[in-house]
Amino acid sequence: MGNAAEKLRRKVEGVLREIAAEKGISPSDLPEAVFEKPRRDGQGDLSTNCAMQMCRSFGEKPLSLAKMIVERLSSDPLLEKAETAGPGFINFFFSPLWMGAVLKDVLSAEAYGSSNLGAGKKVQVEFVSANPTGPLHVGHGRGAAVGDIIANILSFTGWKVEREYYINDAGLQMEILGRSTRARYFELAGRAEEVPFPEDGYKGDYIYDIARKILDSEGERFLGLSLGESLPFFRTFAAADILESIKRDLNDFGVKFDVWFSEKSLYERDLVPAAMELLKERDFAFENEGALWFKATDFTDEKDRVLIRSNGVPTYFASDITYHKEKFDRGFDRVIDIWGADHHGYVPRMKAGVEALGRNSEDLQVLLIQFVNLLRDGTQVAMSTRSGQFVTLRDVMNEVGVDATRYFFVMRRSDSHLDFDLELAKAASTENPVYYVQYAHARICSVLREAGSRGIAMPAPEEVRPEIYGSEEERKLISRLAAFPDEMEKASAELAPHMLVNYVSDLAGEFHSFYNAKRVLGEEEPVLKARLLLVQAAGKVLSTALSLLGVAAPERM
RNA sequence: GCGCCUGUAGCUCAGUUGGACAGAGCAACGGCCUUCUAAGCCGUGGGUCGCGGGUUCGAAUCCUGCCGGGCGCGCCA
Repeated sequence: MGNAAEKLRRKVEGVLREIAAEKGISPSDLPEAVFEKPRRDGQGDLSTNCAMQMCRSFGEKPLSLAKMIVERLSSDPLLEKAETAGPGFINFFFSPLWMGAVLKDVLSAEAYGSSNLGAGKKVQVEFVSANPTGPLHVGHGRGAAVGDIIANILSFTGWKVEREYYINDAGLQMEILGRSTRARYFELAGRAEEVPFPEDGYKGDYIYDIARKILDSEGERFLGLSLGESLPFFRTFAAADILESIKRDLNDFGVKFDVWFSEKSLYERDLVPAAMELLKERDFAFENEGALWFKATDFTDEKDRVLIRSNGVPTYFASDITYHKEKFDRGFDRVIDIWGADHHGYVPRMKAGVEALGRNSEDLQVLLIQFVNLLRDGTQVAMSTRSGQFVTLRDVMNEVGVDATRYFFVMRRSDSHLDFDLELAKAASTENPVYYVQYAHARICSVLREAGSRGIAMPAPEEVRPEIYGSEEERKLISRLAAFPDEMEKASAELAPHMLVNYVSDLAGEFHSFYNAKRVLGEEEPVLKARLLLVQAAGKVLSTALSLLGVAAPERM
């Protein structure tokens, strides 16, 4: 598939090799050059710093090397012109021929912008993985959006992706959940004094809802049973009920998982002892004071860590090591965990664990999502699952809509804090940045629809007459379309969904500018056809990019 | 105390494998609809890139010391 930027890069590299050969320099010694969209207008469609990067190796001054390169490219038909600028940049201006090639690529490609960066290798993205002890809140929502979109981008760039949710359904918090539910059950039955609410229990109203369901379906039969007899039921019922609601929330948020992996299943399948055994064999685990320890100090940790407590109960860390062993046993080439930033201290330990299992620690990548700072009218909203005080993902979805919520969550780099003011998000709902992009798509559809109703046939891609695109607006729009494959590869390599947002918003901006400056319908034949093709190409890329974001591309607004 | 993230325009943030006079959106102000959707476009104003040193031909970007904000350092999960 043609990629205009890539074509140019290869040509420039060819010229550099030519010059290098003439000077007797080995091309493998050359530093890597950057090709990017220039920041300012008048600096062309693409620019490179390669002359500055390589001048030392060539024994030339930056500008004179740049001039040598430009001279050798000057007759290239894909270039309108190439010029040197500033300290030694080379700015390239697309020729009409090139613009035509870009449009043909966009219009005829099966999936323009996709690539084979991942070469079909298997990658697992594990995200959200919230404990089934309460509804998803906004912080989980950010993780869900980031994880889902990263998975989309990876798959678009040639990885074989699997999405996984890890359910922490073993351990102490399930116990507390069961006790909390049982206490509310007694309370609703009018016998609160018999079972006081646990001090560290989950106080949210949703526990009442679950208790009421149990009362409705099971009656009062648990009132006469002891804690030991009834707790397993409350625990299991509550966890299953909450997990169902989590699944519903995620589904409505447009996030679908391939695998829901239960922590409990690690124990049911008795996988923990085997993993511990492997660590012992590899000499990364030892026993001391009745407990099993992980030799974290062999890595970067300052302390060894407990795997199996002296009372025989495995720690969370033991579960996690087992879980990651299991992941790699399933044949993934690469595993990406998306965690809340509050777990950052745990990352080196987890990587150490992976290494101790005999994997390269780079096979596990942990992406930390910084907190969503939730504000209402400018003041911070305190959130904690235990206290029952939080704004749920469901609330936000209902208030501002799925599209805007997803878009908002990935607008910023994942590792920077995100301010989310509910009042602002609601108030801005008609001026939300997502509408800007969707509006561009609706306008495109409108032009094409109107063309149809006026009986204008859609031209074939082969009918592109690139010499028509003389205006600045058309040139800039085409050059954005040309950049799509490259931008997606960057977003994929850096696991940075916000780059996709920046791209799509830029593209929409270029389209709006074009739309306001140039008419399509009503123009005479060659111009009409050329602009219709351009509009169609823009619409195609816009809808591809929006679908990667999981945001609707409406035909009307 | 140690570690991770962070500090860029009034607000929210891009830009951080060093590069061209530091960018966008919102907010403010002024223009643009007899013609394809004005949820749009065009223009104006607005910045000691937290502060001080250092490296470099060149630093928002790298090093270092301070200052501010967030988070983490359990035989918790």
